[in-house]
Amino acid sequence: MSEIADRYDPTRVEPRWYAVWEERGYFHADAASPKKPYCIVIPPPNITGSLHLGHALNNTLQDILIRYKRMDGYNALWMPGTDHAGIATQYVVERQLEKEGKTKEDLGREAFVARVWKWKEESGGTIIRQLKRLGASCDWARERFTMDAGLSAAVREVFVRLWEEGLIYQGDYIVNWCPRCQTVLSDLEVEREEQDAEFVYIKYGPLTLGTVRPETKLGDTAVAVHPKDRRYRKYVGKTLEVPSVEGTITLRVVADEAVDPKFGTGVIKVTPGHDPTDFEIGRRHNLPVRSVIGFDGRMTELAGKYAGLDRFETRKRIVEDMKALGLIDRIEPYRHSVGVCYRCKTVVEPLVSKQWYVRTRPLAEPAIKAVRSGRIKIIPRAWNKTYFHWMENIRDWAISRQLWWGHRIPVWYCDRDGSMHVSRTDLTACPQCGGALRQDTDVLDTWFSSGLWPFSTLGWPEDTPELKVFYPTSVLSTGFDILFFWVARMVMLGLKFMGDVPFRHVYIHALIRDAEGQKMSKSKGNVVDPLHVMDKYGTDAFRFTLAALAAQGRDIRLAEERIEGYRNFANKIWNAARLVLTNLDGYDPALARRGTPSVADRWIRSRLTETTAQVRQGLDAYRFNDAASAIYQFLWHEYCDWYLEIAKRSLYQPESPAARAVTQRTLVEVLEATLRLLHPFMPFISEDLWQRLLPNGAAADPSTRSIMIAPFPKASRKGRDPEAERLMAPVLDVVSAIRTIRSESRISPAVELAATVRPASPEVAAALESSAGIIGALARAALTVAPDGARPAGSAMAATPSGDVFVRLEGVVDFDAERQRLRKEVEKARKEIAFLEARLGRPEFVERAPAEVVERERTRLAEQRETERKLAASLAALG
RNA sequence: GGACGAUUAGCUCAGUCGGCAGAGCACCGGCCUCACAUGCCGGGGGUCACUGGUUCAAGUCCAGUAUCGUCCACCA
Repeated sequence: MSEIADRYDPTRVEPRWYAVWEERGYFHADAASPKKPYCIVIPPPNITGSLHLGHALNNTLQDILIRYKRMDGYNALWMPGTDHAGIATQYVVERQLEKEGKTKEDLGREAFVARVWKWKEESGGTIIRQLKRLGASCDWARERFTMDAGLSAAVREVFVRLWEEGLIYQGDYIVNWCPRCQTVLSDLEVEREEQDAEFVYIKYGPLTLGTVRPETKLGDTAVAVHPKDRRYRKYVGKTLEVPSVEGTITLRVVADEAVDPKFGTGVIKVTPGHDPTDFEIGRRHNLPVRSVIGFDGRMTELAGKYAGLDRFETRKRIVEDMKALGLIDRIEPYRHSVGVCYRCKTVVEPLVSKQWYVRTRPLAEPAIKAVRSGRIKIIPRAWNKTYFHWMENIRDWAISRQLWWGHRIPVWYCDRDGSMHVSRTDLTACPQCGGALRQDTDVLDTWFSSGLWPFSTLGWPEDTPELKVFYPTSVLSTGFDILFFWVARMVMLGLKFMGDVPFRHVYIHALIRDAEGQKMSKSKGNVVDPLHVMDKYGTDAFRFTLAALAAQGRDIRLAEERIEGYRNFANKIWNAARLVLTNLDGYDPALARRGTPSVADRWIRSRLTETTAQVRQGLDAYRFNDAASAIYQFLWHEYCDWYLEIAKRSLYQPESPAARAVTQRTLVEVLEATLRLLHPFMPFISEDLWQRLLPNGAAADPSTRSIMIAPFPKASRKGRDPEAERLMAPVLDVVSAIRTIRSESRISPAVELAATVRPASPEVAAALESSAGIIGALARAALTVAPDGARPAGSAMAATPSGDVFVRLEGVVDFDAERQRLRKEVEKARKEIAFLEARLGRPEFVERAPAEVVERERTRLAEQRETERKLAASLAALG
């Protein structure tokens, strides 16, 4: 305590505490605890991930909630873990192999998967270490991984049960295929990218139609027009002999609603094998599927002379060939969006293949009801609509992925008798004929396992105490970008397998953008690295910034100045504590308890109570910014700016040892409670300072060994002291008024002024009399309270709610500045009077507005008239 | 093509029940006052995007317009 630096240095404080907390087991939640449960499951970060701002924001908010609830007496569990992130992880390891000049096929499936596990063991923990750096108070003893044994068992159980209920099926469908990743992608995994293209008008016999994908012409099995399109009605049902690049082909003409008669020529080519719309048209009209592009992105044997050629190369070649044959009508430039793989940005190829699906309709209905009935509350509510829209239009979920890394589909095929077996356990021989089995080579979509996260992490399908205690969890916090990917699926699967919602609240936080409002992305190079921010400004400042910016329903633009501001705030807290700590010499709590608290002591405690209420309200409503700014405002602008300045008097020039002790007690106790309020936001500095305060304050009770497990302050009614607030207001008014006059009249801060106050009431007079010393110190003015006194000659004047303040100017200044100031004040008062007179002059207002509003306006008008009169008199007196 | 959101001080943004327009930063003036110059004191700065409507009263509610942004969608 003796050597406490005059600047807060996070690097000397932050590394110390996390290990202490973790070692003492404060993060651990015991299922056997009698306390009320509160549980958050972390959105499991990808093992390939490293902490980005989105993580930092989301996990800071979760940590604030969990620390708040833990301190507030809940059995608070923050369940951590990571996601195996199928495609992303496989991609990373493939890239590694590539550098070694190898492919995954060189290794073979088993060795490749082993290699990924090895990578996971070595590098997969990065994000966890970074979360710890952020201060995340997760129950690490419970850390799970979506591919560990327990969760894999849960995945199998869910798959088998869905299969048994007919909710999983296998089907030939057109899917989004990534030729690079060699796997199917769900609709959600396909991103849209604007691209320039050529819109090629091709002659199809008597018809002409436009396409941006001429290469798929080879897979055409029909042309289609709109049923009501008179222009083409005569062709519908006919078969056309069409000259093409490979001789003449035969195409049916079908009529289908999917065709937009106003777009292009109103005719489309139908390629069921390579276009989702065409696939549907093909189903409706029984058209054959002709797959001319293979899974490798090259043309198949069916493409004839183009076989083996890359799909984009074929596009160019076929256009040239058709030009040569005179089959091209015209080519127009065209801009459209193409689907690309979210992972590698390769253009996705729609292909027909056999995939596994989950039938989602039966699952979606209860999930819709859960939100509609309020059993799940989405915050902010605006997201309900998005949720409903998606759920009501949900499509079956393609769950198979042609990857090696992931949960392998628990289906075995017997080649001998052709049977198929879905099993919870690995099968080695056919249960029917004993023949050899092959397991399905596909793995499950990563979201299949993370969709079970809220209950699989708690031990399901075992019947564990954790499940009983912590399910349903309390809140899920996440960005809206994975509302469908993840949240919707957790709701569906939680309701299905647990019979209850997975969480009661879904808090959807804003998206962080850079200072220019751009989405941050590696390719744009505008990524702010949270680790760098923490190094530069400290973790606490960073966390507080995120909380302060976390207003609902908005994007967040992160500007560095803001972080700097909260770094300064941390420094302010540090120095406030330093002032307190260095003035505790001889502090005698017993003596303090016998003394009488001053109005200022009572006032600051009352303000603390109000602040506590605001912080609690803010956190309970997920209004993190409100909670943060309440603490900021109180600590800086009430505790530091006013109370500490007042306290200095009795510290430095004590009237009595008892008065000094009372002040010391208030200083310590208010700071101590404020640190507890602050702790969820700034865990490190709050702990460090709290520990320094301890020897003088708290007892040796085990619950006081760390702020982390100390109780969160309560805003009790008896903590409020309206009388103290009323008595303090005149002091603040008068000090501010004198300071304003000093500054505006350009009087040096060094000059001791003589101030006279004509108080607005006897109560104010008494309050000022008893606080004259404080006012004298804070305003550097000798105060006279003169209830009926005349305005002292040659003085500046300021009107306040508590009374009129006069400062003698003679000998300290020329009067010009004061005249100018008074004129401005008079002007302001007159404008206000005019406005109020107009309002009160309207009968409708007086008749219709609530009585208290009218009364308030009348009072204001009277006050303003009085003020104006006094100011004018003061101005006149100045000559 | 639909849906949603935004538009408030120079900048970034709060503003919950319709009732005196706010914060931080920036700016201007004054202070190195024995916690902190990462500080202290004081100050200026607003047609709440626009048009209309409802209301005694609108930043707030309703309708429309403009601009920006996001999400969804099978326009080849």
